Amino acid sequence: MAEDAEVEGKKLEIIEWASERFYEGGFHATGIDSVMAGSGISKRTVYKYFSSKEALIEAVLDHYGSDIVDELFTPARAAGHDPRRQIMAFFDIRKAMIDENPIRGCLGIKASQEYVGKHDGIAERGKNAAAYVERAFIDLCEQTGLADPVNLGKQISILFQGSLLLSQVFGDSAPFVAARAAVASLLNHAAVPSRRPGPRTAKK
Amino acid sequence: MAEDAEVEGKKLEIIEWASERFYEGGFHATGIDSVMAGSGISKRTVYKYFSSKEALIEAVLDHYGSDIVDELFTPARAAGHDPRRQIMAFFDIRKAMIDENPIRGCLGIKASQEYVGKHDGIAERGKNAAAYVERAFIDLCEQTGLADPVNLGKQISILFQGSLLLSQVFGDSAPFVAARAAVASLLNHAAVPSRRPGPRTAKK
DNA sequence: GACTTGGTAAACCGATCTGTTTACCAGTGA
DNA sequence: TCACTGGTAAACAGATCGGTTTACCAAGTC
Repeated sequence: MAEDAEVEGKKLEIIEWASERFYEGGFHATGIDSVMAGSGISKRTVYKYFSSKEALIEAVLDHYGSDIVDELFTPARAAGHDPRRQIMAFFDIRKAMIDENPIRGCLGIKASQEYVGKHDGIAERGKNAAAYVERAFIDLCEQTGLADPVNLGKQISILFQGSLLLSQVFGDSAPFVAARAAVASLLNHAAVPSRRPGPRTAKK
Repeated sequence: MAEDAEVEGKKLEIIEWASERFYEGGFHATGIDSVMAGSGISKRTVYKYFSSKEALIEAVLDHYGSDIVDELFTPARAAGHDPRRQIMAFFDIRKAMIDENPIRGCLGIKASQEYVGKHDGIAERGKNAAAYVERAFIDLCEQTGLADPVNLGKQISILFQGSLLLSQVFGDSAPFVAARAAVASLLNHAAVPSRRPGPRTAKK
């Protein structure tokens, strides 16, 4: 994921602008003409750097992957060494993002939903974004030393994506508050491995 | 919700056919021509019954609301009187639906995501569908007699929508298994009102 | 100055979109 | 038999789609 370290200049400029417009307008509903309107970049230039609209969307999603790291993961890690704190920070950060810009969901999943069964490259990138977030939660759960961190991480991932979806549909960040409480409950009542506890068992 | 008791005949036929095609192809990505292709119903007839594509989509979503009742709520109620059982049945039923037809998500939420900020009537119907499901979970939670049934119901709703979304993205019903376990944990560890406990406090 | 590079602006192409119109066909009742 | 009703099939209009082409322009560089 986030393989676009080499993207720069005009290409990056196109991706960032298009990303914003696709975010607001959806993929099928937004044409290349309207996507670049107001950017000062001509359609000719877009097709110089990208072979098709789908290729542009793929590049946008790849870039979005690296954005996720910057906007979500890094601040979460800054919450401290305690993995539980970092998990909670995920929800707080995303809630704050929703509060200041209510229409935003997960661009990758949005794309995946629009292109599932129709364009594999795009749907695959959406799937990867979801899997990446899930993996991050599982990693953090492993650090807590609780039993069955894989399932726990998946459950937290479901709560995260569910609250992201509903906050978008309702236009309200409240689902994150409920989800956060659910995560706390799951973490508090998760079993602790009986013998030979895993590394970093803080024991609380 | 589900105000289409009077819909019948050709109009209902159009709605049911279109519903299926929109389900598979999305709303923006599927034109009226292709939506009715193979149905034996002409576009002329569609526009005799519906003033616009958006009006057709609204009718589809209204019909979908009543479908939800038939396909999800009624079988769940058949699971018995125990509200916890009914909640679990929700997840089992939806998982089984996914297993036999992997691409299906919630049509209302799909529509809401495609038309949020662009067509209020459609987005509103998606919001209503989500609120309706949430309300159903809250009602069941109230019947359990557990404390704070509103929050509990919202959390279960988030788990439900999240697993529905992820099962669609991943093309796999596994998220429902994880979500179901999370629901069980939340229900088992929810506080019981300190005084005057509700009916059926299993205490486990 | 001539030539190249990298870009904008806008016309253009064929396809497809929403929505309308025309022409035709199959029943049905008087 | 004749008119009417409700429908299909298909052409059509105007807009917009993805994508290409043409014309122009500005900045370097020789």
